[in-house]
Amino acid sequence: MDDVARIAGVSVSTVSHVLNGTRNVNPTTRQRVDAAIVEIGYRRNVVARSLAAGRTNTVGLSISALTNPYFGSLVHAVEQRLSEAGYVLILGDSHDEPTSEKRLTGSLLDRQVDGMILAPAAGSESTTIPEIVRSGTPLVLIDRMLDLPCDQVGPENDASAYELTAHLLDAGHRRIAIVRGIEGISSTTERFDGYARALADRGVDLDPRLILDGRSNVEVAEMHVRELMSSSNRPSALVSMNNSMTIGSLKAVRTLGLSIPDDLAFVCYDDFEWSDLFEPRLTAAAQDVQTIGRTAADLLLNRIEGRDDKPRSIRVPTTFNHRNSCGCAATSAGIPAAPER
Amino acid sequence: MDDVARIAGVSVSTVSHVLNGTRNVNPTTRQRVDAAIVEIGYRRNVVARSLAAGRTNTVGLSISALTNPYFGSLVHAVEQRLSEAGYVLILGDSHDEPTSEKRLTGSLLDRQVDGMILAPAAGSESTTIPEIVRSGTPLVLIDRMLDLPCDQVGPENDASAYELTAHLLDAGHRRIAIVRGIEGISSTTERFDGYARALADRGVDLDPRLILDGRSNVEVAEMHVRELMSSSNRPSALVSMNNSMTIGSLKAVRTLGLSIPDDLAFVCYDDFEWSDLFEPRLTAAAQDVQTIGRTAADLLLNRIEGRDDKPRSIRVPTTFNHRNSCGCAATSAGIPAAPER
DNA sequence: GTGAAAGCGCTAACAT
DNA sequence: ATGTTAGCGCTTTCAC
Repeated sequence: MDDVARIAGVSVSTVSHVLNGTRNVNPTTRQRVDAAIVEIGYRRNVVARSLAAGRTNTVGLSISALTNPYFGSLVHAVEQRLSEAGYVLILGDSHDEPTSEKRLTGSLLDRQVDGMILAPAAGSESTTIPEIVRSGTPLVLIDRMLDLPCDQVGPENDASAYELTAHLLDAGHRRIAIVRGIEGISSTTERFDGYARALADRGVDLDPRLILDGRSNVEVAEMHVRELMSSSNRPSALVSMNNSMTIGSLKAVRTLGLSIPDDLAFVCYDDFEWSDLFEPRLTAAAQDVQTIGRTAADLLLNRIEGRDDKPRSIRVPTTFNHRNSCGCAATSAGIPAAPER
Repeated sequence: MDDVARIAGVSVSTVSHVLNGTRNVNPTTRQRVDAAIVEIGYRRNVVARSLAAGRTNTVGLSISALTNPYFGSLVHAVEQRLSEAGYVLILGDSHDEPTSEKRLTGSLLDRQVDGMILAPAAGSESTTIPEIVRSGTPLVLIDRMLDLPCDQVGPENDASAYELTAHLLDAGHRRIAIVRGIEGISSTTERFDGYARALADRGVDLDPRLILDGRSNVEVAEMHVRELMSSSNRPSALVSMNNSMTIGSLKAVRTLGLSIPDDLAFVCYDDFEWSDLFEPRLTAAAQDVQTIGRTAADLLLNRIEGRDDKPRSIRVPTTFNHRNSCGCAATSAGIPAAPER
């Protein structure tokens, strides 16, 4: 910057101000500075700038499982909003494990991120979140809600799970199994609650043998579903509570040579862009990932910019996509194939 | 750090050295420092550290389309390797557009990233790459190869596309259409070359009407395939050259009420974790995304650490997954369904 | 084994 | 409209 100033015959302060547009500069002067910048191919050093200004224009994002296409889309939505606002994204994967989550968020704090978006692992509230809060770094929780005075955005879980389950009940099913996700996070609990409530409302008792812990994992879900479906205890319907476990469940069913919906009615939480291409086509509750990601970024930017409202907790509604894996009357009666979205 | 030093009764210099393990410190002293750190809840400021040390321990990754699940996995593999090595990932999406790519990489350079991984958009070699090279920042290209003296990692394209096409030819097809990707990037060109070479080797002429420009996009591919398949010019087989276009193609075929492989034999470049669940199950060339990502990170780390070897260009082989969308004899003769992987 | 001090490249308050 | 300058919080050389 010194060099630019010398060549342009001005002070570094002026150079800084033309660079940042932070005060009026005589057009002629500005041109001289711009010319000097081009001449020596000067690039600003954002690290030095951050140190001096006390802001990094950087946001940290801690995601729990980057391999899940759901989180891929989430990252995309967040990144897009942030980059529009002039922020840059530092991305890390917590593997849904409190210790690596803590290491990650700690490193983000050390890097002086202006804010942080976190898909909290089970147990976060006692380990990593307090540390973040103590640092004063603006924080928004995403995907999993916690009982904390903190901005958070997540999908509607309970009502959607209720709807999925009720749909099966209305089609006459009484033995409805569930594959639920990772223990200890709100999405698992809430979706399970929706399932249980739907059963209760129809006077169907919870059967513990029909509750499978799929741990949000393809292989685990596959194993449990295979086991259940080859036992004498076969349910007539199954609801899977996230996309990974849906894949596992479908693999299990296929391996056993069973057919959906003839041998088993199936519905799931989480949709796929290519759900229409699966066989069977999946009846699913679709999250609005785009909105969730965008909203999280917006909340965070507000917080960073210091609008000090009270913490907001936002639920984004899901869409019920009725296709034919549920095997219900409405479908078999002839709803046409592959409604384009 | 001053505070820590004062409380521990040492100099900042000593504090710095215990923090970084950069020189021998008397165990007693070290303990006093550690205690002081805990006492005041000190966190190192990595921004200041970066400025002073001239390293940021940061790597930039510019991806062309985060929504594509392929790139999601790639990001995951890269992030994993980097975090093991103590680096942090700054992620951006170029939308496969040279101008936003240049803005992104510029911002990464300003932020003094220690290195950069780039999935170059078409036209990068004349705009953004020279700028990066000029800055002296270590660079590795990923997914798309360029004729440049620069580390790069990508999948085997030509041979795999050849194999896919040859497979259809061997099954007796002569009118084989192709949906190719974004113009101007090596993966598109090389995969097309493989296709063309296979046809040539069997004495089949290229038919321009069977060459569809899907632009690596679901909707574009869908439109072109629908058009072609409803014309009088229908091919007997189709090869799709990436995952997005595969989805588009399958949607088109389904919309027309046609069936694969009966009405159209189908093979594709890029596999899905859930390919077995599609109907039809896809015969596909699967990239080893994990290896590609890990290799890119390794090359970059080598470069950053200053091992100044000559640039390496690495091709990662694909796996041919034979399922039943190709409708070839081997399959119809009775290869069992859903081979688990 | 430890400390003093000179930067790293900027921003912004204060002057003019 | 522009310039001077004191930091921002560290690392690292040099000295002891």
